[in-house]
Amino acid sequence: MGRAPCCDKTKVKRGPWSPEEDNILKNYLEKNGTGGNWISLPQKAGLRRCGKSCRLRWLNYLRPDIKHGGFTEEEDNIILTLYRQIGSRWSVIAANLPGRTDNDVKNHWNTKLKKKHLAAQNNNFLDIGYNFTNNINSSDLNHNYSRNYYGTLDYSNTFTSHMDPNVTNYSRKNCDQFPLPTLMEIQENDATIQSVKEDSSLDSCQILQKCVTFEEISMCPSTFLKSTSNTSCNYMDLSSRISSSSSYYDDILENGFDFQENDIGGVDQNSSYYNNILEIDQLFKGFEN
DNA sequence: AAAATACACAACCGCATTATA
DNA sequence: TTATAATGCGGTTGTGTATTT
Repeated sequence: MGRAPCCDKTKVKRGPWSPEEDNILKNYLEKNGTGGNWISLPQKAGLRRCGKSCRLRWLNYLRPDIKHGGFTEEEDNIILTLYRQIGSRWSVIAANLPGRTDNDVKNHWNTKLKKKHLAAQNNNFLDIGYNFTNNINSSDLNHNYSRNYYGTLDYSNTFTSHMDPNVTNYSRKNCDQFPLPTLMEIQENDATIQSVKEDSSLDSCQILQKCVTFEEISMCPSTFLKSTSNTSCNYMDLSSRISSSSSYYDDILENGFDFQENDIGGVDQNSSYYNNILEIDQLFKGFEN
């Protein structure tokens, strides 16, 4: 026993709409509106169509503010980014694209973007790590903590974390007074902030900016570590990071990063800095695989 | 040139949610 | 409060056109 049909299918026309039908529906709606009831509308307008069919035709095609075809690259990136975040919630995605309908976005996804998405998943995603450092008062180490984040940066510069959001391993005391941004906050900011800059007036928890493009990082993915502080945010060149704490940089360049504890001799093993190096090591191992 | 295949997008279907009596 | 109707949504199919075989 199935669901009762919304209308008698033997009495309504189905399939593509003719220009005449479009005109009748358009004229009727422009004059009278929907009257709050799509089901009774076709009869009132003089159309041999199901109410659902009328609604769909109006919303997806006849409505005056609709854009057809020709998705821009910017629109593509919005769709790809949102898809990665929320999946196939087409109406939500379409709401972010003025003039686009959910049906349009869905069709565009199925015919064009799905392939791009899958190709990116298979080949082009860039696994990176970045370090979040809160130097609210650098003279007071109790208020200075950091953590690395790992995830995937895609073609539209969306960062998707690979870390367990329930795990915290802050390396400094009192970090609860200055909570790290949630992974979701980082992801959201990451996806939207496009420009580069230092802004010392902002707290580090709010700053997540890019200073290199995806293409630039792609050229040399294993060179960059993203870093933020209360005064800056950038993708750090790991070479400068490592050379500032060890004399083994040349070896690293030649042989890859193979972490040895004495590489960072003298560095407090309880420090966030020490942990950063450990995590960089892990990151490199990730790239090698 | 004809048939087969691929593509784009319009339209439909049925379930979930929301509104209404 | 509840039953029912209307609407919204996303998966899927249908249809016309373009491209390839």
